[in-house]
Parts: sequence; structure tokens; C-alpha cells
Amino acid sequence: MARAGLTPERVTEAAADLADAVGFENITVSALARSFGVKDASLYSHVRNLRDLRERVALLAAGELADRIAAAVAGRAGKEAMVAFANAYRDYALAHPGRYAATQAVQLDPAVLARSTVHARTVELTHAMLRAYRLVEPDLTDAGRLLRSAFHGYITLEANGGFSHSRAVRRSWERALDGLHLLLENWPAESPPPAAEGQRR
Amino acid sequence: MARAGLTPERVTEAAADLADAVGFENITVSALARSFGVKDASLYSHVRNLRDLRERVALLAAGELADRIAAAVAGRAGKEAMVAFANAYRDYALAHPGRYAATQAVQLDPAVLARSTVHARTVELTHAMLRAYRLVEPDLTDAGRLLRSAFHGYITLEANGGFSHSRAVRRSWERALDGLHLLLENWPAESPPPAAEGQRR
DNA sequence: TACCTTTGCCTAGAGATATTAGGCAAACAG
DNA sequence: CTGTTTGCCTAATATCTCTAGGCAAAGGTA
Repeated sequence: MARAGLTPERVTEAAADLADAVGFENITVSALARSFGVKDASLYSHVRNLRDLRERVALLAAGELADRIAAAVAGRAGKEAMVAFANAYRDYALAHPGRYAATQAVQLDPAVLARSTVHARTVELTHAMLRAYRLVEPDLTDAGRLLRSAFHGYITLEANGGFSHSRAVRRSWERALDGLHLLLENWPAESPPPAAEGQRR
Repeated sequence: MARAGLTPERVTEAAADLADAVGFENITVSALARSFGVKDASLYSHVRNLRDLRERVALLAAGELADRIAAAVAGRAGKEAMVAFANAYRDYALAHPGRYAATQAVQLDPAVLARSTVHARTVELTHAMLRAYRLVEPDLTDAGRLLRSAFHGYITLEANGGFSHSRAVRRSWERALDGLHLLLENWPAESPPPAAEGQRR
């Protein structure tokens, strides 16, 4: 039986491409096998199971995204870097919806994460971007989380058709970045926890 | 054959409960049927197919969420209303992860949306909450989108284990709300689109 | 080059899920 | 009570996931 020359890397890349075409949730071992002209059972020579395949796609996507962001922010600081970071993030998600979805849908095993540098890279990129705002802990972490939330949330709502108003989505995005920049420059002083909530902690 | 007394509403509610227990993506007609002690084929007397079931869960969840938010913001204004809105949002998502996931995972048919009031209610709740900040269009829409993005993004990243730092997630949330309130009170004046981006439009 | 080992493909099969069609009897309506 | 509706079932089909074992291509070694 002639070999199709498959490797785990080739299989993963094909899965990622297919995810971008049909949606990450629609990736099946069967569909992927068909795209290579082999039987589905043959793919298990290269990936352990569907979960392994999904994890590989998620890691591939996270790495690509970090690369995109790193390239975009290189040589920039302050608002320019923040905007470049955010745009790289969103542009990647828009260009590769299936890959991007994988980064969120797959909860990676701690052991898998430990073997990858992508998580540490992402944290470092975020902190480097925020450096110009001179935030100190715990504000640095709080701000980082809010930024990531806003970016991810915007992209997700956009992708899910959540912005039905006639206002141009692109323009709202730009205005949101203006607002976030203003906020980062004026991060509010630490306030005590709300009283009622304080008792809840 | 004795009837189990199923109705589309009962089936939907059970699916939503199961979603909260095992995750929305793990909801299957088979599992649901087993939970009722009937054969899977029997459920098709009550829902058209799996997609119909998922849509029903999404609509149920969206309605519950809107109810929660409406109750939380009643009689409040300004920062208090914004915080109440945000907390109701997040509390619902935390208490009902499967239901919440349904609101995002299911893209509802425009015809389905037209028959439901939940979308209009959500928009109205958001605008009422923002009223105290006296934003005018297009700032009102921009700000609304940013808020929803931040809320949704935060909840999603949190649920997906995206906040690994030791900083208490609850405290970051509170600080994020402080920041968003400050931003809403000081929403930046309209700026021209970035030059390079302007050419892209 | 020849021979042995590894491994990537296949088939066969089992289990799970989604769904349709038709039958039967419970439930409903008059 | 009788006729009609419909909610359950079985049977069947299609698709997906995955395991086990066989065979031959590919790789490695002498």
C-alpha cells in the first residue's frame, strides 16, 4: 500500500485549514481522512485520537497568533503598540476563524502547556505591550486581563453576529481601542472591595 | 405504551440542566433521552432535530439572562447599575455555564430572533444602563459593544482557565468594572480614523 | 545488495450518535 | 363509546470514533 506521506504536522495543518473553512467544531477524523484520500483509521498512525488532534490545532494556532502579535508590536510602544497588538489579534481571528476558535475551545492539559513556550510568550507580549503604561501589580495583571477580555470578547461577539446595529464594526473597534488606551493611561487607583461583596469573599 | 408526559418545554429545560452539568457541547439527543427513560427516537416527537434543541436552549438561556439582568438593575443608575448589570451577567454565566455557552454557540436564525423579544430586551437593558453616562450615538453603540465584549470576554477566558495568575479573579473583575466606569464617564472624543486604516475603508 | 525490523496503510468490526419511517396503543375530542 | 391524533416503540440507515490485526512499503544494518 503506497504511503500518502502523512506526518502529525501535516495532519495538524490540514485540520487547521479545514477548521478555517468549515468551523472548528465540524472537524472530524473522517472528513480529514477524506481530504487526504486515505481511510479514517489510517490517521490514528499520526494522532492518538480526536482530542489529540484538536489540541495540536489549538497549539498551532496559539503559536501563529503569538508570532503575528510579536511581529506587529516589534519596534512600537505606547498606544501604537497596544493598537498594533489588538489589530494583530483581531486580524488573525478574522482571517483564521477556525484556528482562533481552537485556541478557546480546547482546554490544554497542564502537561501539554508545560512543554510549550506559547503561553509564556503570550504573557510576555502582553506585559511588554503594557510596559509603557507603567502599571504595577496588581494593576498590571488586572489591566492585562481586561484587555484580553475586551479583545477576545469583541472578536467572539463579532464572529457570532452579535453586532447587529448599523454602526460599522471596524469603527467601533477603533473607538474601543481609543477608550482602552485612555483607561490604561488613567487606571483608577485601588479601591476597597464593595462592602457587600467584601463579606462574600 | 405509557407516555412520559414530555413536552418541548420540558425537553428544553432538561437539556439546559444537562448542559450546565456536562457542557453544552456534550448535549446529545441520546443522553437526553436516557435522562427521561425513553428511547432517543421518541424525542423527535417534541423537537425537530438536534439543532432545534440547541436553539431552544439558547433562547431559554438568553431569556433567563435578560431576566436576571433586569432584576439586578431595577431601581439602580450610574455606576451602581453598571456594576449590577455586569455582576448579574457574570453570576449567571458562573452558575449556568452550559446555558451561557448556548447563548454564544448557537447562531439563531433571523426568523427565530424575530419571533422572540429577548434580543430587543437585551439591547434596551444595555442602553438603559448606559443612560446615566449621557453618551450619544455613535458613542452609545461603541460603548455598549465594548462593555458587552469585556463582560463576555472576561467570563469566557475565566471559564476556559485563561487566568492562571495568582491574582484573585474576582478582584480583577471588580477592578475591571472600576476601570470601565471611569472610561464611560470619560469616553474619548471622536477621533479621525487612523490614516493608514482610513485608506483601507 | 540482502535481510530484518518498523510502521503506515488497509479491512473488519464494535460502539455511539443522529435521524427517518411505520406500527401500536394511549390520550384526546366529540 | 367511537374515531382521530399523537407519543411512544422498533427497525433501519448513515455517519463518526476508535481498536485490532494483516500486509507490504520504507527504513536500518551488515
